[in-house]
Amino acid sequence: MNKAVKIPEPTIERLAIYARPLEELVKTKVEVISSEKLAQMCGVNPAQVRKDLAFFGEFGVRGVGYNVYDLLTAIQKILSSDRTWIICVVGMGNLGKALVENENFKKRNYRFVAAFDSNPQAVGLQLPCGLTIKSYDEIEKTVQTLGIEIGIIAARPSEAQRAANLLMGAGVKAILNFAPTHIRTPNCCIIENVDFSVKLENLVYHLEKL
Amino acid sequence: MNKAVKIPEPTIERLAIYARPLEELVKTKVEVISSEKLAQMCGVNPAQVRKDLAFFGEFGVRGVGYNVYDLLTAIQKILSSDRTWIICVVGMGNLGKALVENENFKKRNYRFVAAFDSNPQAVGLQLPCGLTIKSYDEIEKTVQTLGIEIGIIAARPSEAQRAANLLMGAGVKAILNFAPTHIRTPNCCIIENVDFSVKLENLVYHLEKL
DNA sequence: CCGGGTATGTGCAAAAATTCACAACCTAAT
DNA sequence: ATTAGGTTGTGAATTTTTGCACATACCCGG
Repeated sequence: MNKAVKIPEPTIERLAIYARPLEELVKTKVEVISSEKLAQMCGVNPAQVRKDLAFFGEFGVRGVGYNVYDLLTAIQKILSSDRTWIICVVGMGNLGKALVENENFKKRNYRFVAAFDSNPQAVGLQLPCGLTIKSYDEIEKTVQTLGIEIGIIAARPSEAQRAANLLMGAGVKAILNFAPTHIRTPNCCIIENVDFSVKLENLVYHLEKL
Repeated sequence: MNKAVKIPEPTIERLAIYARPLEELVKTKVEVISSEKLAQMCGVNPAQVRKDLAFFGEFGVRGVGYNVYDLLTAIQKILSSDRTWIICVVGMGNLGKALVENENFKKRNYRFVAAFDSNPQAVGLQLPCGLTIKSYDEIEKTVQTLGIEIGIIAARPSEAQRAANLLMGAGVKAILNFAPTHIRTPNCCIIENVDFSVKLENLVYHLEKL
C-alpha cells in the first residue's frame, strides 16, 4: 500500500498479537486460516484483522483465507522481528534476572549481551546464562563495542531516569521500561512502558464494579 | 460525577499512572500541584488530566491546582487500591518468582498468599518469601479457603488456559495474564494481559522506521 | 466454461478518545 | 472592593479507531 499513510499504533500492537497463534498453527501444520478464526483466537473483530493487514498489502485470497506460513512471515517482516536484536538489561534484581532467562525472548531472536546493576555488591556476579553483571560506568563502552540496540530498564523507579540517560548517551534509541515511572526522552528515542501494577490497579477497579 | 456515564478504559489506566508521581510528591511534602505539572510528569496532555478526573468529581481549586494528598487519596479510592487484595501466582518459573518478591506489588497492598506450579519437581519447594509451591490440584481448595480474589498467570503459554480455567472454576473473577496467549473467559471474569514481547516488537518496528 | 459458495479488501458511518479554547472561579494584592 | 493573574472544569471541535456491509475476487464442482 501507500507507505505515506500513518499506521495506527494499535495496529502495530495487534500485528504482534496475531503472530502468536500463527506460530502455533505453523507448528501444527495448519495451512490456511480465515480472518474470522484468527480474530477469534486473538479476541478481536475479524474486520479489524483484515483492516490491519490491509495497511501493508494484500495477504489473503478471497473466498479462501490466509496462508498461515506466508502471513506469519509477512508479519515478521513488517515488524522487523525477522532478525536478531542485540539488547541489554539495566537493573539485575529478581525481574532483571527473570528477563535475561525468559524463554519468550529467546524464542524470538532477542539476544541479551550485557547486564548492568548500580549495586557494587552485584557487580561481578555471574548469571546462569553466562553474563557477568557490570557497573553503570561500563554502559557507554559496552553499548558501543557490542552494538547494543535496545535497552531494558528493570531498575528501581528512582534509578530509571539515570539508567535511561546512560543508555541514550551511549546511542541506544529504544528502551523498554519496567520501572513504574515516566522517563523523559528526546524524541529521537522510542520508549515503551510495561507497568504491572498499573494493570493490577485496572483489574481491581473493574473487580470492585462487578 | 454521574455514575451512569461510561468511564473510558484509558482513563482508568491513566489514573493509576497519575498516582505514581503523586506518591513521590506526598513524600517530598509538596502540597499542591497543577494539571500542567502533573501532566508533564506523566507525559500526557494537561486537559487530559483534568478531564480524566472530572469523570469522578471536582478535586481541584480553580486558580490554585490540586491538593496532592487529597488527590492521591481520591484516586486510590476510585481505583479501590486503598485496601489489601489477596492474590496468587500460577507458574513459578523465573518470572513467577520475581513477581512474588516484587517490591512494587508489596508497596501497593497486594498480598501473595499462594503459589502454584504444574511441575511436580517444583511442588513443595519453599520460596524466599515463605510460601510453599503447591500443585494445580490444590488451586480450587486454596482459592476458596484463603479467599483469593485475583490470579496471576506466569505459566507457559501452553498451560495458561488450563491455569485460567482452574482459577475461574474456583471463583476467581480477575486474572493478570503474563503468558503470550489469548485466554478465553466467560464475561463474568476480567482479564488483563501483559505481554513483554509484544512491547518489544513494537519497539523494533519503530526502531527500524527511524 | 460457468455459477454457487465463501472470505477478502474497503468505502463509509459510527463510536471513542483526545485536544482546544474559554468561561467560571479562586487568591492575593492594591 | 476591585482587579490582575492564574488554573480548573467543560462544551465543542478534531482526530483516531473501530465496525458494518457489501462489492470484489477466487476456488471448485459439474
